[in-house]
Amino acid sequence: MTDGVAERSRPRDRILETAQDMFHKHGIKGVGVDAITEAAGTNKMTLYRHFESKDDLVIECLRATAAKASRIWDEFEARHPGDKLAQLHAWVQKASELLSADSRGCDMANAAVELTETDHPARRVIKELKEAQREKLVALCRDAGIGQAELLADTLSLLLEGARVSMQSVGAEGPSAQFVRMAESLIASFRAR
Amino acid sequence: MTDGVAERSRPRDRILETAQDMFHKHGIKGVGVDAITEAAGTNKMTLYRHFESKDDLVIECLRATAAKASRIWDEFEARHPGDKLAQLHAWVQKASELLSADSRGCDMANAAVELTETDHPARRVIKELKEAQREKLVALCRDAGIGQAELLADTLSLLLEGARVSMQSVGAEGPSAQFVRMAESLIASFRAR
DNA sequence: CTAGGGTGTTACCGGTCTGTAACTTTCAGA
DNA sequence: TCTGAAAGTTACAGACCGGTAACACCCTAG
Repeated sequence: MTDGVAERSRPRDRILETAQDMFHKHGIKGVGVDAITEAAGTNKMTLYRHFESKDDLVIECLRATAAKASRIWDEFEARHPGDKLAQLHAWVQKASELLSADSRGCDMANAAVELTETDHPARRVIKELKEAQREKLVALCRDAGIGQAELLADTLSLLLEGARVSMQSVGAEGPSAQFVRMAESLIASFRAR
Repeated sequence: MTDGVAERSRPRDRILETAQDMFHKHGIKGVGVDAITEAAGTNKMTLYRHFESKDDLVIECLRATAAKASRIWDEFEARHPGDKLAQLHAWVQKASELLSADSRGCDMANAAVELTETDHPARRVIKELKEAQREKLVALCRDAGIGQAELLADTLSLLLEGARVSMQSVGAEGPSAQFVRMAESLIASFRAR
């Protein structure tokens, strides 16, 4: 009920959406499949008809999350067509907005923290998706005309990742509050080189 | 057996040390009290005679971890007495060494990710300890003669936190590989202001 | 109207989890 | 040597977990 997302769509979609939301809020090990199916307005058997296992469901959720993030990047291109530097600033702005709106951080990073078994099937998916996101940010920095594009992209990545996890430890008033300021002055200093 | 740390000391100490190690490696929800006591060469009843609950044990482990970190800071002062700038560089160096030696990141941050209940007793302890660490780093930056000490300290914090979580998602060859370079050029640019 | 696939329901399996009760063993200090 | 506290042992309670079996239902495509 608390997490109910029971609009009338097909069970598989409802399960996927509900699971994403609940994994995000309560963690992967903090949510059982029974709770997911109940919140999705269906039942366990239907879940297991559409997903091989809970691990499989987790992986599909991560892919869905990454797809959502990808759509945000499309927005940048749509809003500032061809202007890569403006898109980079939009990335900073959007990251900051998401930080303010939600304090549970990045699903992929959180999953990596929770799923400690080195051979867990989700781990290679996490790595894949994170590497793809890194490539995107590096490309954006390079196309924005920045010399040391990889270094800037990696620094921005660490800052954002750090801000998201810091929020979960000390809250929004901690170091993460200065994210935009840090990111912008970083971009400025890279552009000046 | 795998995690056995069964030197002959008092059971409480063995439990605490073993639990720290196992929580760190496998996560909090990934380890049961039975496994801890077995690895510590004792039994469940003894654990519950020394700790009120698993949550209580978790809190004691976090405090022990913070105490260990505190001892590292004492090393900085011992090795570079009075020279705060040298201590700041030592901090960067040490952080990098710990990143290379261990890929499971910060126990407190990991615990914050795992323990999602907002009223979990460990959460206020995590916040306390993290805030104390922040104070220390701010003071170090200030005493090293840096103008915007808070901003530098917070930026370094986010970079390190990000590096630790990034290692868990994409491994040591990802963005975290550039941590020292990022931190040092950051310090240099703050000193130049 | 009918066949059949998608869905819902109920019950269950074997395992794991935190936490406790009751009892026995060990061992150091008086 | 005796005593008393700390530690070990065994068994268990009660809950929850992921996953499956068997069966009833509904609803749409032909």
